[in-house]
Amino acid sequence: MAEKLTKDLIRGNTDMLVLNFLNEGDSYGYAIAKKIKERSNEAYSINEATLYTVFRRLEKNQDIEGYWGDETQGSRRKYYRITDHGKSALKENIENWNFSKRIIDQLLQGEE
Amino acid sequence: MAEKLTKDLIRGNTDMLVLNFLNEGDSYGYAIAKKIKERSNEAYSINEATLYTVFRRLEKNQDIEGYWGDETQGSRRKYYRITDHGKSALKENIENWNFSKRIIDQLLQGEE
DNA sequence: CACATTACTTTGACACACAAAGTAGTGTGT
DNA sequence: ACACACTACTTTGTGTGTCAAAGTAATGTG
Repeated sequence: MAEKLTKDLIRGNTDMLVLNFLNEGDSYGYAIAKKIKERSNEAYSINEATLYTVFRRLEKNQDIEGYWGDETQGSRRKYYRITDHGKSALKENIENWNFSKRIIDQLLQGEE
Repeated sequence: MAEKLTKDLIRGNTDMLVLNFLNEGDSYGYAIAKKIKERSNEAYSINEATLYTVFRRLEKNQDIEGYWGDETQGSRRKYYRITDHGKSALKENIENWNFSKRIIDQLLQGEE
C-alpha cells in the first residue's frame, strides 16, 4: 500500500503552493499544474478546478494579479503575478505550515 | 503575528491523532480533548463536535470500539479502545502524514 | 480529418471541522 | 436552598475547500 497525499491532507496548503510557484516568477494555470506534478514526482496533481478556485481566492484577496498574455500562437494564457501582499501571505503560510507540522508531530510523539 | 494551526491544516489528521491517543490506552472524549490541548501547549483544541464525529467515523470503520464505563460517581463516560484494524490504520495514517509532509516541503523547496 | 494537447471555466457534490445549543450529573460556595 | 462551575456526551446546521465531470476553444499531428 503506497503512501498517499490525500485531498484532506493537501487542504489548506494549495494557496501556499501556488503562491510559492508564483514567487519564482509569473506563470499560468496549466504550467503550474504541470510543475506541481513534476516537482512532487507525480505524487500530487492539483485538480484544475481546484487550481482555478485558488486563483480566484488569491486574486480576491489581492495576493496575486492576473493578466492575459499576448500569445501569437496557441491557446490564450492567463498569467498571474504575486503581489507584495501575496509575498507576506506566503511567508505567513509557510510559518503556519511549519508550526502545524511541529504541533502535530508533537501530538504524535507523546512528550511535550 | 502568532503562528496558527488552522482547521484546514488539521483536517484529515484528527483521526490519526485520536487513534494515536487511544493507542496509548483506552480513554474517553473529554479526557482526550484535554490531553490534546495540553500536549499541544494550548496550540490546538479539538472541538467537541469534531471529536464525536471522529469517534463515530472510527467506530463505523471498526478502528475503535466504544463501551460505557461503570462510574460510581460523576457523569457517565464512554470509553473507546483501539482495535487491531485501528492500529494498522494508525500506522498507515502516520506514513501518509510523513509522506505528505515530505512532498509539500519538496514542493516548497524547488529542488526535486 | 479525427485525435491529442494546451488552456481556461462552470457546475454540482461531498466530506470534514466547527459553532451553537442542549441534556445531565456532580461539586463548591454563600 | 440555589446559583454556578465543571465534567461529559450529543444533535443540528453551516461554511469551506477540493474534486469529478463536462464544456469551450485553439493548435498541432498522424
